[in-house]
Amino acid sequence: MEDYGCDMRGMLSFQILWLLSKKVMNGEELAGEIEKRRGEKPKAGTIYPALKGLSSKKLIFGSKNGKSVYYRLTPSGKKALDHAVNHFCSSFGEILESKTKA
Amino acid sequence: MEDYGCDMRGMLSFQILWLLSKKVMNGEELAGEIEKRRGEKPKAGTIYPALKGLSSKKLIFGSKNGKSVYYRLTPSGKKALDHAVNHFCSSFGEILESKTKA
DNA sequence: AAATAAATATAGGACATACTATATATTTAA
DNA sequence: TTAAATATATAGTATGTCCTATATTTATTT
Repeated sequence: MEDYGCDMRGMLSFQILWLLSKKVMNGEELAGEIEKRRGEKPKAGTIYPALKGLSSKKLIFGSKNGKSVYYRLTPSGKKALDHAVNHFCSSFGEILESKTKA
Repeated sequence: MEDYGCDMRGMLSFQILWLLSKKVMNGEELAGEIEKRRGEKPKAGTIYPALKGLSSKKLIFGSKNGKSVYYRLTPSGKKALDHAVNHFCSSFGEILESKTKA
């Protein structure tokens, strides 16, 4: 991981939920979408345990198709995402706004 | 901590740097500003180790005044924050945008 | 002066997010 | 059919962020 001085880890499961709310995807596609945004692609040992955790909480549901597992949000995953987006925006919204204005 | 389904921890040191870029503050004041945004106030065992870590990396500098330690960003702290803000916005900017539009 | 309050400090624990490395299943190419 | 590529899975390690609990320091109050 690149060094930003402060630790920029976190919010992986949140970002996965958000991405799956836009499109049904498998783990590889999700990793690619995260790479577009973060600049670095999460490794297999990062993304698959996260997907497993979200599955076991029933926030996402995976269907195997060939060698891939395609994930979609469950209804409770959609609810959790809404709640989390609200929290995220009240926590960090001003930082994103300050950048937009600059 | 409240449960959001997905884990919403993270970015504490980043948020501390951002808050200190706006105003010189002590640990208690920082915890109060974080509470305004996140809804929950980080406990002493959370905030002080984070401040210690940022100090040991020379990203912030603390001056003791009575019972308080007032922290400010160092020049390398300002640089680290700029870099981190860019990364944060490219990682999560669209999430805030989607909320603003809704 | 003694008790209380405010601010900081640190030990010890849990967990998500990172990594590397290894392994397995399935598909595609040689 | 064998080899390579793709996608997933899991073990093991490290670190930041969370907590509770305890302790210390300094200022204020009685």
